[in-house]
Amino acid sequence: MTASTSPRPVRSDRVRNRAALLDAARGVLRRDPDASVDAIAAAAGLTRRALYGHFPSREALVGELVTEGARRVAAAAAASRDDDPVVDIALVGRLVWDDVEAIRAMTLSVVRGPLRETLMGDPLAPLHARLVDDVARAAAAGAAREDLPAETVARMIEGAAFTALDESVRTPLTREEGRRLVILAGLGALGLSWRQAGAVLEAHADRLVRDGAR
Amino acid sequence: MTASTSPRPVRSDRVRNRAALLDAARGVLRRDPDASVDAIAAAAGLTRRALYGHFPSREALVGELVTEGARRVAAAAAASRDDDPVVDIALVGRLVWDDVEAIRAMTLSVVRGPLRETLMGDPLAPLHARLVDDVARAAAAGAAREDLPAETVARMIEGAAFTALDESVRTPLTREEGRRLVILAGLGALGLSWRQAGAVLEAHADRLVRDGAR
DNA sequence: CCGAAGTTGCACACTGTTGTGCAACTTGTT
DNA sequence: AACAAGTTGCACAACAGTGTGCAACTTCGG
Repeated sequence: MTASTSPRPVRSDRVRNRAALLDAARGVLRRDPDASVDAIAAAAGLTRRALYGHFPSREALVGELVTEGARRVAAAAAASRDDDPVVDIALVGRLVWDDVEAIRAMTLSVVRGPLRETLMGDPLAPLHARLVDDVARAAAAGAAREDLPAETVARMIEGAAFTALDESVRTPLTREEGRRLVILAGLGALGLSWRQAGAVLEAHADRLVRDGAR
Repeated sequence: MTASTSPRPVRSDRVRNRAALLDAARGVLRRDPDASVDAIAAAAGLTRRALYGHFPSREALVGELVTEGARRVAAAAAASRDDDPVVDIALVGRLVWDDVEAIRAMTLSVVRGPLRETLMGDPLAPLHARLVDDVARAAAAGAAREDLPAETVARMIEGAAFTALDESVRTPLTREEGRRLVILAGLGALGLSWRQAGAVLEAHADRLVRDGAR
């Protein structure tokens, strides 16, 4: 049964336009999380009406964005690890940066709203847990701050990362600069001095800021 | 001419209710910057219709909140200074914390929207400038990070402060705890290690975290 | 080139919100 | 008690956004 090759398989338009819509949504929602469907469709070079040919509702579109982004981040997170908790935190910083737009879009538009549980609940929770664990281990090893609970420190690191992402919207940064900023900000929140953070960065520059390393 | 004592001076209701509305707006808008006028009025124990007896429009209400908050912060900022840039940054952190709700409400609801210039333009710009100056001086003195431009560092500090404010919404903190968190986060972004930051905090605990010092 | 998939442009109903008008009521002040 | 200020509850218009229906058009693919 060659059911896969139906009379009309899939039109190339559809795929391209759908991708364009998701791209446009990422870009538009990053600046205005409450942007209208119309604005998104226009940014994709389509009509509002056409958008509804791809997604049944605004919520479905955003949901797609969110779960897709979460999947990418989760996959990347699972792929790269390090035994040294400090390096591991830096590593998380890098992979977060590499999915800036996905993350940004999802946090801003989903933080409040019915989709929140969908996102923060499943796909990102393990990442947060990993961060908390890293912080606790680093503190136990004397490599991180001990003056605040690990939970709080983890959230400060996450906040620092978001601030770095915001900064990237303001002043355009290269991929390397962005990665550096996110990592330095995170390690600063962890309690390292800027020289210590810089040392970590240089010591693992190949994995933390250079491209190509799969 | 005793024009001040007109036949009907001012009714005590009016003043109290107006204050209640502003308070309610602060509280409600902190959680949902897009909260409706109805929600605000209800939180104040009044009707939507009554609110319009105090403020001509939603924008006027928010504007009042914003300018009032900005004035308070600006006044507090002008009142407390320190020659040591590091201590000065910590000082800014403290005063920001003490006006959490005002700041929070204004940033969230005004960051995007027509009032943005009103706020970020005038009253808060000097605070940002002061921060940038502090960062530059601290870096020149070898007391702060030199790996990032002062502008960027200043924004990272501001971001760290906001993250700390967010954390306070999640887990209730006492006034002192909140002040400590904001200051530690800011100094971390500045490039200090957590022990250095803690040392600064302890050395100036009287002005940075204790109450009562006018 | 022909047919179907996809898009456009319009119209429409529905919802939530803002802001106003007005009569009836309650509350503060003298 | 009496008057006015303030509030309520309702009705209303205006606006922006979402989601749908449908006919005409354009584009893709065999």
